[in-house]
Amino acid sequence: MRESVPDQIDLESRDHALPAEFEDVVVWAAWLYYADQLTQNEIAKKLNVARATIVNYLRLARERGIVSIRLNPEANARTRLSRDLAARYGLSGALIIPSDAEDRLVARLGDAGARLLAELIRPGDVIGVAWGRTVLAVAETITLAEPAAQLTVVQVSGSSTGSPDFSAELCTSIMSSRIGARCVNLLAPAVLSSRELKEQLLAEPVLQRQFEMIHSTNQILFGVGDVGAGSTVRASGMATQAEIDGYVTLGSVAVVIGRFIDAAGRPTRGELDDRMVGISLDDLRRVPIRICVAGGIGKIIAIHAALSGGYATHLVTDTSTAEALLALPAVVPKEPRL
Amino acid sequence: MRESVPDQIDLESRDHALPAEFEDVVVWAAWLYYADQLTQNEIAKKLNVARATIVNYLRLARERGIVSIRLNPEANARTRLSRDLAARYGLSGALIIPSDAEDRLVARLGDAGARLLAELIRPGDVIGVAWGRTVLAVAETITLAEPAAQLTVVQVSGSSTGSPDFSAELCTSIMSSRIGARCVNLLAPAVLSSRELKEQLLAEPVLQRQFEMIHSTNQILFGVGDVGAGSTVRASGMATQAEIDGYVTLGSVAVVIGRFIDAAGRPTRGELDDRMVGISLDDLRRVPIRICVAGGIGKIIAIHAALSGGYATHLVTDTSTAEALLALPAVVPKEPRL
DNA sequence: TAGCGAACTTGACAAGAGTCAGGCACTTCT
DNA sequence: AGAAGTGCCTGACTCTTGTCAAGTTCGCTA
Repeated sequence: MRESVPDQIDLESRDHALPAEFEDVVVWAAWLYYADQLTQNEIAKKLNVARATIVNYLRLARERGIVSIRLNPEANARTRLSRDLAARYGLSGALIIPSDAEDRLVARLGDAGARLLAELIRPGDVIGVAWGRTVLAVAETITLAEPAAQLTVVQVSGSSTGSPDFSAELCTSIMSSRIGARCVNLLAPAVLSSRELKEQLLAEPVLQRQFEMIHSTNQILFGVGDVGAGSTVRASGMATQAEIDGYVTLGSVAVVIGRFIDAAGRPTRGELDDRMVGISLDDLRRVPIRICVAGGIGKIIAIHAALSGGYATHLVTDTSTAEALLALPAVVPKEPRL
Repeated sequence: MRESVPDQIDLESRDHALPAEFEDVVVWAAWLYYADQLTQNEIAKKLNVARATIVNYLRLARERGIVSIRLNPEANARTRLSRDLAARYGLSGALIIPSDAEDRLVARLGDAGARLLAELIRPGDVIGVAWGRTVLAVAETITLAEPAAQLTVVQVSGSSTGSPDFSAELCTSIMSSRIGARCVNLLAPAVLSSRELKEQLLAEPVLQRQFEMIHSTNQILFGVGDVGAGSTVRASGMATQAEIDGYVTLGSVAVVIGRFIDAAGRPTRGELDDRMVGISLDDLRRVPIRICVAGGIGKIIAIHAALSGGYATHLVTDTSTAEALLALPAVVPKEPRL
């Protein structure tokens, strides 16, 4: 199961190996267009097809990663907003996309997050993936410039039953298939009915191994949820509305990987905590690279809380949100409410 | 110092002055165009400038590396020609660009070679650079997606006096400045007037250190010269026409980094050999990655010789040349002519 | 082997992008 | 202070590119 021939560029025909001859014209077209800067007309003449065909070839070339357009996150980090935000919250980097209508925001943040993650991935990485609409958007968009070897994607919190369209398993499986990674799913519900049951379950060898994997992640991708009406955590079916209300009463303003935090980013200890299965907030902070993707006016307080708690090393957001975050007053250190 | 009187209340003041602010708009424009796929018109409206300005921003963004368009060499390696050529000559990879008029060939090969080299460079690399028109074209085009750290560019053969437009020093200095590398030039002529002088010179501590550096290169970039009238080696002033004729009489068909080889790639031992300063063919073959950039009908025999001698691990050429190389009969192992 | 569907290609049209000369604002030189 | 210069922006023009419905080819099934 190992390659015997040394030294050969080995790109393996996975799935459906196209006739090499066909792949050729796409590569040629891409090369002539993007490297040699010929017009589509000139290429069409050269390859003896209609120009419209060249348009198709070029689209194919882009889809298949024969050409990839890379936006340098370092250049983005040089912008005023990004630098200010990174300084304010002690981030290693902030990727800030231009604001636009809120309806496309999740997809656009997903694209940006995917670009950032793709830059940061190295062969052998273990990538923790949380869940949520934004995390799913990242998974759906990500493409690696060159397939990195030996990647693993790990689900870092239990699954909830009620949200098939942005469930944890969906996020991990889409992500892993797109980047060619091994996928490790956490075979447990996000919240169990009793503390005893949770502890029994975590004692299972399968779960033990999965948690070992979770603790070895070197990158983690997550979103931030607010706790208002219609929020993701309420839609997810992870907990009942009443249980969530309980946390809100205790001061929770945000949810990070299923855990509730207050305005200063401190964990809110509530009734569910001992029954939750998933990475703890302390373990989260031990992951070297922690990419948080979130934006939108409704989430400003929540994102502020997550950043203040130091849960992220990298933030992906949009300009309006970034400006709002900078406009917020600094966190006043105060005692947790009793 | 700033604008005197704001004669109007400007919401979203677009004072276009500060460098940081200016860089911002270029980044925003690039992001909106390449990631969000807005049209230039939409971006122009959003940023409140004329569309023509967006065109300028986008060009700037490309020039500054805020966006970079990457052509995956692996996809190219999947093409039939490339695989056949790699198999035939035992190469690790062959990058084959579409053929076109010969006059632009050198520049286009340079571009392709630069893309390949950029993919292969890793932080800390020591890159040997030969000389010639093609090598210069590579140097002039190369851009690193992200500046790699601690690079060194080394001149691997002595300088010749007569060719200012593609001299060894020019190649190394352009290359090193473009990739942000330290530049080590070989402070010696390519050919000395006597063997004794050469040996004395090589004994100099300065030269000793430079040769140590040459022996530690892990990548080397070179072209292939033919020996006909008007060839690079004849134009370079490295040796007299008579001296070169001498080598041709001995069976030389090609020049690789200043060394003459026969049709099977074996070194042609001639009168100049003991007076040349530069990497030896045996040392060349010890470099792990050896990128040969060459193409054109006049060079087919020469390239065939270089490849047969095993001097390259990677070849960058064009389709016509590649086809011609494949059409050539296999090297018949024969004794060197006496 | 005729019929059917999927995948690919094509031509014509609409929309988008690149070019360039001229204008404006700010800087530098004398 | 005025002249000359520089850099950036703009509008109008032309060429280039994307779209789409209609055609074509090929392979598969009945």
